[in-house]
Amino acid sequence: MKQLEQYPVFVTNSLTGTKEIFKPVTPGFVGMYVCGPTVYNDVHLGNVRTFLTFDIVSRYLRFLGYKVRYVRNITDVGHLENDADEGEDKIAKKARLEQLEPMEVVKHYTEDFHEVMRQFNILPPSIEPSATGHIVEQIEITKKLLDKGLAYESNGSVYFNVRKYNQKNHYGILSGRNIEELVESGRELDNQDEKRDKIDFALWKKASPHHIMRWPSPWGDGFPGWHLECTVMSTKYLGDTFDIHGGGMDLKFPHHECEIAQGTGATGKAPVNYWLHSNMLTVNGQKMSKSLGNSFLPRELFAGTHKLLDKGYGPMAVRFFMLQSHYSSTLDFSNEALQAAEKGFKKLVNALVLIKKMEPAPAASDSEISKELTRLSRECYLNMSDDFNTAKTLAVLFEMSARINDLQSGNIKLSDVDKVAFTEFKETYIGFMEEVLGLQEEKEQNDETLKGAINLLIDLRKKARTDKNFALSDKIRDDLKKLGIQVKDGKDGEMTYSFE
RNA sequence: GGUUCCGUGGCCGAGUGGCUAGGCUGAGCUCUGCAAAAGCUCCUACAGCGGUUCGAAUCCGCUCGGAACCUCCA
Repeated sequence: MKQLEQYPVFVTNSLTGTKEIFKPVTPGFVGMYVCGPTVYNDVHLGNVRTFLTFDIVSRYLRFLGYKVRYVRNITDVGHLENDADEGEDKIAKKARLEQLEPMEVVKHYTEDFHEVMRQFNILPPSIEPSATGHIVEQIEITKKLLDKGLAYESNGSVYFNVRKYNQKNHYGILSGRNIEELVESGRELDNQDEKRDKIDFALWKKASPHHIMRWPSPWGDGFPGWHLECTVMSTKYLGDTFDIHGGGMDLKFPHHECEIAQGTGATGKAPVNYWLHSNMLTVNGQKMSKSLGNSFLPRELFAGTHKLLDKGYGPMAVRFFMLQSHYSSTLDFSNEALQAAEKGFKKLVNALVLIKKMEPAPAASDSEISKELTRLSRECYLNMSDDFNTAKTLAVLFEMSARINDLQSGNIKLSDVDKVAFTEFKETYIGFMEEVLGLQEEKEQNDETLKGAINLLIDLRKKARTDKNFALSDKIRDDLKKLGIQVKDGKDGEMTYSFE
């Protein structure tokens, strides 16, 4: 609990547009909800960025000592292609096209999603509820809104009455709109007769005879509206008012706006204290999205098969690349930027491997270098506590890695470094790399058998060097290099290696 | 048309009213049997035009350029 009090966290709250000090509803505990994927298709890198952003948020809050309950849903029903009456559920459409049961589609893409999350070292949430598992609750809240007069039934469907809600609340509070503007700019849709007002949105939709995903309800067979599931699943597990709600910027309107309206309408309380929105991943300045057809799939990236890529990149290098920018900025995806990131990432990992093997000197020392190491350690916390600024934190980690290399090469002597300062430095570097930022060695580098074999070759090369058999020592070095293993000679004849 | 946001050195990208991140690339030096790695140094930028200020890339206004949202989207 020490760090939790020492480093107060500041977050940019989309609701107010300002950076605020973070105060959870219950001290020491955090409830966080993030809109998960609609599992009708492969997740692309833009989706990954959002889930990475909130992975960092939950990791860091936990690192500080908060107990975090992180809920991220799976949308497996209710997501319409558009808001018109004939809008088709995405899952159902995919199932029809591929001649599958809807749940087959859901299972396949859910597993694919989990696999991608695992590859990027994005930790699973505490609870991962699915919309189809909460139909009963969605019907209940719809009833509640009907009872309160904030919703109305129309031809077997139920709609949220935005104007009625807006009499006592502000619909548009999150996205900076008011309903007059929405009425003027809103697109005219066909078959609007069911709705009393075109700005109203569906809570429950009547299923047409050929619709495959359907559940019985007081209003006949149907299925829940998209916005409702998040309201139900967040408040069910986190309470009527919880701390953090996250998601991509593109969900701000209408999805999150509707969530606020539904939650506030049902309970009389604003559902969320801090709204956090992550910005888009772009390609040539344009948003990466499924509908624009410019999305990258993780497997295309790893294999380097995408037409915009020269080569493949490991998931950790990509993770590092994304963390170099702040989550609230757009990030442009390019071959050159990835290449630069890959090199930078290796630098940090090399230092990570080195410092894990270092032990502090036994004595205390108040040398300048001790003070610097202490300062660097503190900066990691300060930067992350400032709205999860991973870019600034990485800059500090690079400075730390330079000092680690100094310690390794002997430019700085371990005996000049205070034991307490060194221990804090070491724990901070390893902790921020692995636990907070989730950056680790690419997994293929962790093969003990391989490491043993390389160490054997290194021993042989050491012998060759002391014997001045440079032809042999160069051959070992060059041949290893061809295999992607780089040998580095230290000052005292010691050798280390790294994978390329 | 409405609502937001952005425009930083060769490239990518932080950031702040004065102390001027970081990575990649390039040049030089040190170390080295030669390399590599590493360390150090250099190339010092904030779209344009006005304004506020002792002082602005950072605040305000305008212009130009780009993006997101307003419709499914992370």
